[in-house]
Amino acid sequence: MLDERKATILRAVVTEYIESAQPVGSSHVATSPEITVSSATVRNAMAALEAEGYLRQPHTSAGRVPTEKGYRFFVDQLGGPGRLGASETQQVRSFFARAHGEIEQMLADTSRLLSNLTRYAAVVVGPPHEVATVRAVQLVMLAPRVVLAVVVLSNGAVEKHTVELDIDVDELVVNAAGARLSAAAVGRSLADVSALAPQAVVSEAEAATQLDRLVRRTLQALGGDQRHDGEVFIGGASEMVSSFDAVGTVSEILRILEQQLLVVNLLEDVLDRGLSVAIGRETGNEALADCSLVVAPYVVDGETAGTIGVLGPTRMHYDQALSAVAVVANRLGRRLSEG
Amino acid sequence: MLDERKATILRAVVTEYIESAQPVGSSHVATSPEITVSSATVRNAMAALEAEGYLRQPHTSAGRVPTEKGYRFFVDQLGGPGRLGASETQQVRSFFARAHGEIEQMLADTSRLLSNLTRYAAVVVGPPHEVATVRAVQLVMLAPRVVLAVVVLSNGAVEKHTVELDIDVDELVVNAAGARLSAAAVGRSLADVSALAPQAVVSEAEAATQLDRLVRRTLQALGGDQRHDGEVFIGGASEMVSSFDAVGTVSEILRILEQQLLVVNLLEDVLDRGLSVAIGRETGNEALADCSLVVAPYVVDGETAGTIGVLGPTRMHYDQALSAVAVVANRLGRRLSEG
DNA sequence: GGTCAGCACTCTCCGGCCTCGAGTGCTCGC
DNA sequence: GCGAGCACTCGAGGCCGGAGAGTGCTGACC
Repeated sequence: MLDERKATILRAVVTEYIESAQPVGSSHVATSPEITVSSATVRNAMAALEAEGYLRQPHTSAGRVPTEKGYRFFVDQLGGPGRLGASETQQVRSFFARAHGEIEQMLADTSRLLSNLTRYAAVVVGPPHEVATVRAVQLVMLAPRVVLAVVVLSNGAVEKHTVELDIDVDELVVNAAGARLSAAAVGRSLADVSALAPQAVVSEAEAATQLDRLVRRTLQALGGDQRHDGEVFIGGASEMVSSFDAVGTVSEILRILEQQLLVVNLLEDVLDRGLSVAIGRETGNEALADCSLVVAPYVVDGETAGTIGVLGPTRMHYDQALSAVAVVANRLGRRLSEG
Repeated sequence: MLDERKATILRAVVTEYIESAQPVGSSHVATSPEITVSSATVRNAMAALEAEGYLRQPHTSAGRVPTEKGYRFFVDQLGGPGRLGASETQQVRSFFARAHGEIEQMLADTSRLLSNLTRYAAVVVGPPHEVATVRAVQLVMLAPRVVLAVVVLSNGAVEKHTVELDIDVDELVVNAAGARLSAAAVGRSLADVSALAPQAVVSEAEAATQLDRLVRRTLQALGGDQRHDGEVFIGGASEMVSSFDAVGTVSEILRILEQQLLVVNLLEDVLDRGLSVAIGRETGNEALADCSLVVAPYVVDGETAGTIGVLGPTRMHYDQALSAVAVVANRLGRRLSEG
C-alpha cells in the first residue's frame, strides 16, 4: 500500500496531468501547497511510484504521467461523487423542470444535458421494454399481407412491429386478432407476452385459420428483436473529440460509438463488474485504451431501469464526471418514476 | 471559358489531387496519358488556370491544388452520375433484397449502406409525416391526467404524443374521444388532421365537457411539433473523419452533424438551389468549408418524399459519391413505394 | 504564334548538429 | 530520513545546408 506521502504525491501528479496534459515534474509537484517536502524527496517517491506501476515516464528526463493503475488509485481514494458546482446544479434542475413529453425525446435531451455538463460524450440507455407492462395493443392493416402491430407500454413507450403474412387477411380478421391479443396482453409485461403460447389466445377450433396465423405471427414478431432492450442515445461526441490529438484515435472511438449495441453492453458490463468508473483497458475494449467511462444506473419505481454514462479521455475530470452522472441518474430516475 | 486543353489539365489536377491529397505539379500532369504536351506548356496553362481562380498554390514551388471553383468545374463537366462498380451494385441490390420491417430501421440501415459504399458520412432524411394519411388513431390513458395519442400512418410510421390535461379523465371518456378522433382522422393526411377544427369532432352540446377538452388538447398535440418533418439518420461519421487531419475541423463537423435539424435544412437548401453537389462554402455553412455534400431526393409514389446525402471532404470521389447517392435514392424510393 | 527544352530561381522538406533546459538519480552531509 | 548539490540524460527547438520538386521565363524552332 501507499503511505500518506506517496498518496498525496500521486494525487498531485494526477490532478496536474489532468489539468495540463503535460508530464509532471518533481519540482512542479513540490510547489503544490499540500506537499511540504523538497523536490528531491518527491523525486524519490516518484521513482518508487513508478516502480510500483502507478506512474510512468514517457522518456528519461521527462516528467511522470499516470498509468491506468495510477488513475485507478486516484479514483478509488476520491470516494463517492462530490458536489456539483452551483451553475451545473442549476442547469440540471431547470432541465428537469421543463422536461416533458415523449420518453425518447427526454432521454435524447438528457444525453445532451450530460455532455454539456461534462464536455465529454454522454450515453443514455433507455429502460428495457420487456419489463414494462402492456397498456394497449392495436393491429393495423397496411396492405393485404402486411399488418402493423403497435404496442403501447405503461411507461409511455410505443413499440411497433410489422407482421408479414403469406396469406391475405381482411379488416375483420385483423380486428378480431387485435381484440384477442389486447385481451391477452394488457396488464402483462412485454416479455411475458412474447413468451405467450398462441394457444392461450386462440381457441383450439380456430387453429390453422387466418386468425390463428395472424396471432402466431404477431407474437413471433413481438418476441422478435431480442436486442430491443433499451434504446441508446448518444450526445456530445464532438465535445470529447477535442481531448485527443490523433485523428486515428478519434475515428476508432467514433466507430465504437456508432455500434449502439456494443455501447450498451459496454456500460452494462462495467456495472456488472461493480464499477462506476472504467479506466482505459478496464472498459474491455482495446480501442478505448485512451478513454475512461463513468457510469451509473438509474432507478425507476424502485427498479434499475437503465444506465447512463460519460465517455472521455483517461485524463478526465473524474470528480466532475462522477457527480454529474450521479446527479443526472438520480434526477432522471425520479422524473421517470412520477410517470 | 476554358479551352479544351485547359479543361483536360484541370481535370487531371483535380483527379490526381483527390487521389493523392498532395499538390500536383506540372510534370506529373504531363505524364498523364490524356496530356500530349510538355510540362512547360502545362505550366503555362496552370498559371493561367490559377489566374482565373481554378487552382491555387499553397506556396511557390509547390504544385497546384484545386479551388472550389476548380472542383465546381470538375463536377459540372462530369455530367450526371456514372455507373456504380459491380461489387457496389451487388451490395445495394442485396441490401434492398433483404431490407424489411420498420421504416425507421430501414432508413437507419440505408444510411449505413450509403456510408459503407462511399466511405463518407451519410445522411438519410425520412419522409415527412404530414403528408402520409392516417390509418389509425388510438388514445391510451397513462395516468389520470396523462393520455398518449398514438397515430399510425399509411407508410407504417407511428407517431405518438403525450397529452397532459388539467382535469382527471376516465377510461370511458378516453375511449369516446379516441373513437371520435379515429372517425374524423382516418384517411386524411396528418397535416389536415392537425388543422382540423375541434368543432368537426365534437358536437356543440359537448363543448366544455371532459371529452371536448381531451379532443382539443389532442389535436393541439398532434399539430404541436412542427419540426417533425422527417427524422434524420446519420451513419458513418467515423469514416469521414479520417479524411481530415486537424482534430479541430473534425470536432466542428461533428458538431454540425449533431444538430439534426440543421442538417435537414442544409440538404434541402442545397436541393432548393437546384444543386446535387455543394462544394465547400456552397453548403452555406462556414464550418463545412472543407467539406462537400452530395444530395438527391427520393421519390415515393410519384412524390418527393425525402432526401439522402453524403458528406465528405472537398477532395471527395465525386463520381462514386454521385452514383452511390443516385442509385440508393432510386432504390429506396422504389422500395418504399411498394409499401 | 504556339510549343517546349533549358535554365535560373524559389521554397519546402529533411537530416545533422548544436544548445538549452527540464527533469532525473545519486551522493553525502546534516 | 531529508534535502542541497551535482552530474547526467534526453527531447525540443533553432540553425544550417543539401536535395528535390516545382516554378516562371527565355529563346529557338516549326
